[in-house]
Amino acid sequence: MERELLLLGALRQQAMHGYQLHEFIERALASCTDLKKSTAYMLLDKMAAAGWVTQKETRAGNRPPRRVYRLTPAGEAKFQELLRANLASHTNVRFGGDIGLAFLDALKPAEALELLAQRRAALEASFNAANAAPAHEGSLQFVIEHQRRYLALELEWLDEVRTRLSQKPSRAKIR
Amino acid sequence: MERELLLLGALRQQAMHGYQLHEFIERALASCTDLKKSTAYMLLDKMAAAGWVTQKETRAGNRPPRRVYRLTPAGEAKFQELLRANLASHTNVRFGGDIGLAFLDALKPAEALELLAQRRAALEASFNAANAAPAHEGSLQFVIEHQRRYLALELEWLDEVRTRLSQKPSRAKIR
DNA sequence: TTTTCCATGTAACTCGTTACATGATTTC
DNA sequence: GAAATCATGTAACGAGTTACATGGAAAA
Repeated sequence: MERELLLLGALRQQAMHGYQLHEFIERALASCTDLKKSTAYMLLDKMAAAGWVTQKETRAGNRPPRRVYRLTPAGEAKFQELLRANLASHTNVRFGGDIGLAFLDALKPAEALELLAQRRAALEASFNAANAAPAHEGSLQFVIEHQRRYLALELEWLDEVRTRLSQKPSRAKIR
Repeated sequence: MERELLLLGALRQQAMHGYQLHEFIERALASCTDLKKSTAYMLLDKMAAAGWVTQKETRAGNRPPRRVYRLTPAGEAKFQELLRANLASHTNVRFGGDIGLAFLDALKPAEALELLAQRRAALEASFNAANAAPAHEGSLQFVIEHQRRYLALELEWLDEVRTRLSQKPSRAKIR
């Protein structure tokens, strides 16, 4: 229901059509979710069927018509419910990148260090992007700041792993 | 391919049957992935079909027969390939919990604080569990330490959010 | 003796992705 | 005139989950 919360929350601030909504989410909330266009359209349809939003077709000139979605009272109620559930709970994040770390001793330290240097470059790019992001209004800002903190930690951690690897290359098991 | 890497890496250290494998992953690597039993069996079948592992049926007494999986040279090669790819890249994590944060100003600060207190309790439980985990051998230890660092940061961050909320309740928008 | 653990699977289903299709409009 | 952007969708597919089914062994 996370995606639904996201869509409802966005629509709550302003009625939008699917394309617009998708863009907004991609820009401001990419760190929370990864919502494809078709998925957004599909969810909006479902939410309309559930009575959480209403569709209103508008057309500007000869362009393809836009379906503008607006929250209903039922949608607002659902939003409140989902928001409370989300805030009250903590869902553990899965670190897929740790799978590699778990088997780090399968490689010679030198090679592991080289690969981790590549990972660091990618991580640093994300970090820089997060720090370059413009300020957002209201509590949206929390999302950005959280991301910054998190990425800073990841950099720190990665550097520590690399240090440990390079300091004790003699101990490392080579299989 | 993360799950495949995980299974190959585990089997590489020791040939195991599905049940055993699933248990091992649940214990040592729960923070990396969330692998259901049926999914594990399914993946093992596929990996056997791909020639990465061999199955060998063994039975102890009258118990249900065990299918012990063992890495083939092709499986080892695949493992090396997947490991390198994993280590060299950084995949961004999605913070589903941030969706709630993004819409925090939809609630009165008092209520938001109460909900976040619940979230903190859940988070703290995870944190304590991570700190209580026994040490693992080799680079598996990295996984645990990373998890500890991460959860410590999350606690810190959550407390800061709560502090900010309680310090400036007058500014908060109530809709 | 009832429950839990060991050990494996199958079948239905859901969720979401991918790839494709359309067509006007703006930008290069 | 070509390419990118705006704007929406559909249909096929796939990965993974859920629920179910089996049955012996150990533990309570």
